[in-house]
Amino acid sequence: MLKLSNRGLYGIKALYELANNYGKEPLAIREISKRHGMPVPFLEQVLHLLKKKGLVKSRRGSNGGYTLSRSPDKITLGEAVIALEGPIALCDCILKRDPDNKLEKEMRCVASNIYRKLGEKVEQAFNSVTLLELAEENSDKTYIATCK
Amino acid sequence: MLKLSNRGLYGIKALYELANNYGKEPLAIREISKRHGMPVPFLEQVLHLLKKKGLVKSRRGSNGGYTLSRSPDKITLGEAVIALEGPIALCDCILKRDPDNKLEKEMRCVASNIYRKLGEKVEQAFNSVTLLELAEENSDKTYIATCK
DNA sequence: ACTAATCCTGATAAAATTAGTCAAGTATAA
DNA sequence: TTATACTTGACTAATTTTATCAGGATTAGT
Repeated sequence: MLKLSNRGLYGIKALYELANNYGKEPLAIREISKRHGMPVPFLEQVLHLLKKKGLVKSRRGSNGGYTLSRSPDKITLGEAVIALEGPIALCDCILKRDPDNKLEKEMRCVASNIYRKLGEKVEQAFNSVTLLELAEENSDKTYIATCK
Repeated sequence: MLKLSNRGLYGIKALYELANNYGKEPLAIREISKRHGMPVPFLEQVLHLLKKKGLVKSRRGSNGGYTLSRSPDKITLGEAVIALEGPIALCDCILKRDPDNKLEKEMRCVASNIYRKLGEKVEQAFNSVTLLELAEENSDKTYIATCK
C-alpha cells in the first residue's frame, strides 16, 4: 500500500515533539511516549535508529532524554523516513549495484529504470518537508494523539 | 522501506507483457509466468485483482488468456499500483474521512496534512508513467527476468 | 558514595501481513 | 467430447512488523 510502518509513524511523532522542544532540556522517552500513546520499549528502538543516523542526540541519566542534533529547519522528513524505514527503493533491484553504481545484470527487471526514477521523485518529495514545517503545521495544537 | 510487494512487482511485469502483446491474441498466465519465473497460482490472484479494477480482460478456455482492456498509453502505473496494492496512503489517517471528506477528529495526527500532500505527489508521479513507456523502456530486451 | 532516573543493547515472543499452494469449478475452442 | 485456461475461495507457510523484556551503563543530585 505504500504506507509507513508504525516504526516510521512513531519516529515522526517523536521528531515532532523534539522539534517543538528544540533549544530546551532533553525530552525523555517516557514523556514522548505518553503524549502519543506509544509503547516505551518500542520507542526506545525507534529513537535508537534516529540516533544511529545522527538525527538526534541523547543524554543519559537523571534529567536525560533526547534532543535534535540540528535545528528543525535542517532536518527533512526524507532523512527521517530513510533512517526509520531504510532506503526508498520500490524494488530491491534498485539497491543491488556493482562498484560502478550500475545495476548488476542479474538484478535488472523490466521496470528497474522506472523504479529508480520514481524512487528519486518520492525521495525529493519527502526531502522538501522539514521538521520545522511539521512543527508549524500543528501550532494550533488541534491534533489528536491516538491516530496510528 | 516504501517498497512494492511481490504482488505489485509481479502485476507490473504481467502488465509489461500484456502491453507488448497488445492487439494480439490473449496471453496465458502460464506463458507470462514462464517469462519472469513467477508462480502460476499467485499470478492468478494478481491478474484477478487487475481484472476487478478493469485494467485487463480475460478469455477462458482453449487459446484463452489475458489482454489489456485499453491501449497501453491509456493505462498508468498509478492505476496499476493502486489496483494491486490498494490506495496510496502513507498513514491510515488519510483514509478515514467523514462524509464531507474531512479527516475525522479521532483520526488526525501531527502529520496528517503532510501525509496527504506527500501521498498526492507520489500518486502523481506514478500516474505520469504509462504502460506504453514501460514497454518502450525495454525495447532492447536486455532485461533479466529473475529480479524480484 | 548512594540513589533514582534514564538511556543502551540484545534476545525473544506475539501479531500481522505477505507469499504461495491447492482444489474444485466454469467456460471455450477445436 | 476433450484439453485448455480462467475463476474462486480456502488454506498453509514464510516473512516482517510490532512489540516485550531483562540486565547493563551513565548521569544528576544529594
